Amino acid sequence: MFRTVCRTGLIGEVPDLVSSMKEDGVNLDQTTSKVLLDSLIRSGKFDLALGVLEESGDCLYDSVVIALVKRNELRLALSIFFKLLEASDNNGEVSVSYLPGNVAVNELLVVGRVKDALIVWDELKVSGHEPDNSTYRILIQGCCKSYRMDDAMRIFGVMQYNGFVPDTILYNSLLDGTLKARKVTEACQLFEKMVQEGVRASCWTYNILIDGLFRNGRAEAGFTLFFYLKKKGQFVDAITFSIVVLQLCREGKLEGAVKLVEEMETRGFSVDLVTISSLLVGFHKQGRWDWKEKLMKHVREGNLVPNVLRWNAGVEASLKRPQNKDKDYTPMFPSKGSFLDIMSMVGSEEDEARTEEVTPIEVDPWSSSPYMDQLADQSNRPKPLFSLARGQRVEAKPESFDVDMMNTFLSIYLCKGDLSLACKLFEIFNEMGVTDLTSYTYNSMMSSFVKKGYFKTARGVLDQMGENFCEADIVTYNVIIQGLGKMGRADLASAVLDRLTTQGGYLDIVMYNTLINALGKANRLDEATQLFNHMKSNGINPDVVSYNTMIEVNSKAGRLKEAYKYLRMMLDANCLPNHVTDTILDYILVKRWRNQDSKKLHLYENKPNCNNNFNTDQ
DNA sequence: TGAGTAGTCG
Repeated sequence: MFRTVCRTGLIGEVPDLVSSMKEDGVNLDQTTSKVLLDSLIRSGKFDLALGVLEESGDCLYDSVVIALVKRNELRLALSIFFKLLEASDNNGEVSVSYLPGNVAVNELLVVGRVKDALIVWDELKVSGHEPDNSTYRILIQGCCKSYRMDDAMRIFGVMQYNGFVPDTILYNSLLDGTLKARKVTEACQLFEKMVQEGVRASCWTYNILIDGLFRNGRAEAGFTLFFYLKKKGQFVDAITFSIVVLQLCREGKLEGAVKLVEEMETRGFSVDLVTISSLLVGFHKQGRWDWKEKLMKHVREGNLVPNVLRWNAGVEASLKRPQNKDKDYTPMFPSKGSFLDIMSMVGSEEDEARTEEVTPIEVDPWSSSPYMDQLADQSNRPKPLFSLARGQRVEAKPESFDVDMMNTFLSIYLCKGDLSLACKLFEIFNEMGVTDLTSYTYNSMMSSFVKKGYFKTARGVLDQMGENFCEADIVTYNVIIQGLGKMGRADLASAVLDRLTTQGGYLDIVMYNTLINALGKANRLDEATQLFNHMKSNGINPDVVSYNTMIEVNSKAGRLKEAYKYLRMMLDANCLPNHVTDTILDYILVKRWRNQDSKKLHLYENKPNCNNNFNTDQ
């Protein structure tokens, strides 16, 4: 009944319904309360929501607080914290995770306001709210997830100084963050420290280490560690195998990958969809579809592989049906604007106007966190663009099998550059009425359109994403920035950056690299350099792509000395150059040669029937 | 607290 009421928008009827239920002696059960609260908060009926909350008891405070912070209703969220605090005074007891400070910090982190969370923490610390073990854990894990490794290590230091003993899980989070921030040396030191302090390493620890070594160009070390652990028969699980299978696929060693999957089976580990996805993509990249059947023979246990093959056959049959829209996919993603309208979506002008209206608030000298009060009072201030949440796992959502498979095959078609086949797949899913597509799906499509320069269609994908209530994440914004850069609007790209940093949002290494590239290509070299340094001072080490980008944009701008400086810096940082570095260096050599002997080159260029590969904008 | 399918450099 409530579901229907909520769906039809008759929210106003809710109080009557609740009271008639009470008259009939029927109590609100937890599921009903959840549905109700969700709808009420969504439609901004906070008073009604609070009424329902009081009816339904303590157990739902958590989800209500999260929902409120997500909707920027910080004042209300805070008042609930204080209610909880009062309740704890009366009973004399309250669960640690309910400490208002921890809840506040945690919720700020969940919605991606890492900077705000750090400030609130600092304030709580000095105002007599002693941080406990979970405060430290929440903060450190939040920093790790947003790649603020300097902050993470600083808080870790404070934690140890104050006598709190870190456990395996905390070390694992730190190791994972450190490796994802491309800090291999620091990660090794951290692992040593962990061992010295007698904190036991677990399966997770080794998986993080092996994966991190692979990601940081230390594949040999990763394999060595894996084979050593496997031989000892310790600390390996299905995920360890999955990580190594993926690396073998990346290196094109399909035979080894399939062998390892076989061994995985004989050891009794189940081969899941993540592993199968890695293999399928690997097979495709090597053009070896025949391996699909082999895989079938190798993996006998379970029904996952037969399912995958049946799915594949079904989709391939559907793809053979005549295409509705021929090769024109524009009608599929009708766009109401262009990428250049993106700033109105980001909404900075509107927000600026609104923040001006905010009346100054009285500072409460007794407040434990004036900053939090201030945040609460600015509940109409712009929200962060995206949260820390990333893609979900397969095991957790067995019902997402189709969508996960679709994403895998979508990437295979898009990799071939076959946009029309990818669109057809998308269309099939629309016809099936599958609307709960993940951000992966939309991001993949959008990125392909951006790569081809179809910005309007890309914008259409973004609109459809919004219509289907699929939240934009860091990758979505990365694609948008890439698009804006390609359209020659690095100014807008840098406005998005401003928005991201002033909101206390977070940037990962790919986002930094994309922005540096967009700024560099737009001849805003000072800003690009500034961002490169900003990244380092925030605790993320530049990777091979960052260095390549800096070398490239500087050499294109004729700043060869600077370009060499970054090459030197890269080698000093023990970051291995790749084939892209080679291509860029070739360009520099040609350019130098051209400068020294421009007359000769001039003759060369004017020679008839000569493909001029040296033609640049310079 | 860990793995895959989307996003960065040529």
